[in-house]
Amino acid sequence: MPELPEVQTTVDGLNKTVKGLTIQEVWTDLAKKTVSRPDYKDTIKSLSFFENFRETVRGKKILSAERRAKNILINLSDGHTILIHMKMTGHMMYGSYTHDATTNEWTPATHEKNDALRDPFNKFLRVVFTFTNGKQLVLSDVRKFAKVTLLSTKEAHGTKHLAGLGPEPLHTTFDAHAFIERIGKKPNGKIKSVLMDQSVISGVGNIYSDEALWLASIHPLSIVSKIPPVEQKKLFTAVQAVLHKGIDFGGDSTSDYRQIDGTRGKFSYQHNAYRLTGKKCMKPKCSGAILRRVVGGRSAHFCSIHQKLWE
DNA sequence: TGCAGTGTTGCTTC
DNA sequence: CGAAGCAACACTGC
Repeated sequence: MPELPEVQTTVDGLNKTVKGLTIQEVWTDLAKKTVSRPDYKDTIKSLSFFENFRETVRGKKILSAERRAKNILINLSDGHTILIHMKMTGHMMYGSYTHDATTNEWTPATHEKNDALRDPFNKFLRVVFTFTNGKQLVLSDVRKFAKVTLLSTKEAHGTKHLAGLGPEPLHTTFDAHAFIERIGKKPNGKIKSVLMDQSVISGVGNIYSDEALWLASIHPLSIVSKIPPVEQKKLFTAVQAVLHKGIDFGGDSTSDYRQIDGTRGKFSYQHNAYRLTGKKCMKPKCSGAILRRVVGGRSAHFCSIHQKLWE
């Protein structure tokens, strides 16, 4: 489940691999003649959109990749930007792949030396960009939730895809004061849900919200306005700490997420709460155990003892 | 075997 | 207006 650290790791990987390369061709198995949902009309799930997308990006050079919230932005030489949101199970990889015309499927090329690309989770390739150097950038996505669309670079941040997103929690100008002001916009909200609300702060999802609340010793069901300012400040520090740690460990591969070379991110081994239901709390001297509860339709994992409920 | 669980977003409903 | 529920989708595990 790519959150800020996973998307950042992918973007860093793109800038090390495909930056400067020229797109020769694009393939997808997502495009359909008719799209089931209105919000798919301006994505490559629409066949007419994909045909236009393909014509536009062929022959264009990749200038750079950047991240906004959980979105990947790939800037092209003609003033267009490819926007990719990996949603739940999406991940991008770069390597040598071959296309089987009979099955219409892509697999790692026989001369590809990187075994990580053959990880079972790295199947289900939905979009494949082939570069003029003969190599591929692929989007793997079992559940086909990922969004791929095309924007004008100049207008990208003003489009519905990016406008309305909250500030970047790791931006240099984002401090504790700004954090408290942002979450204060949802005074009656449950803190876990508010942390994950992309219009409040961008980039935090289920894993990092659980980890940040564990670190800050705050119960996920705490009501924002009831959390004392000093505790909110601690939470801000915790949010930044877990996001930085996630990036340092190359993201979280508990599920399908993989780095650009197909290898697993190592943050999965650093959890103190997420998916540790029934385990003893790892906080020094704490005698609690990790519980699981559904909060706002999502599973929250937290310590039964040291995470204080403010209500 | 059937169904709950997995998590992000956006649309619908209240 | 905001909050909550559900659909999009495919696979795993009990």
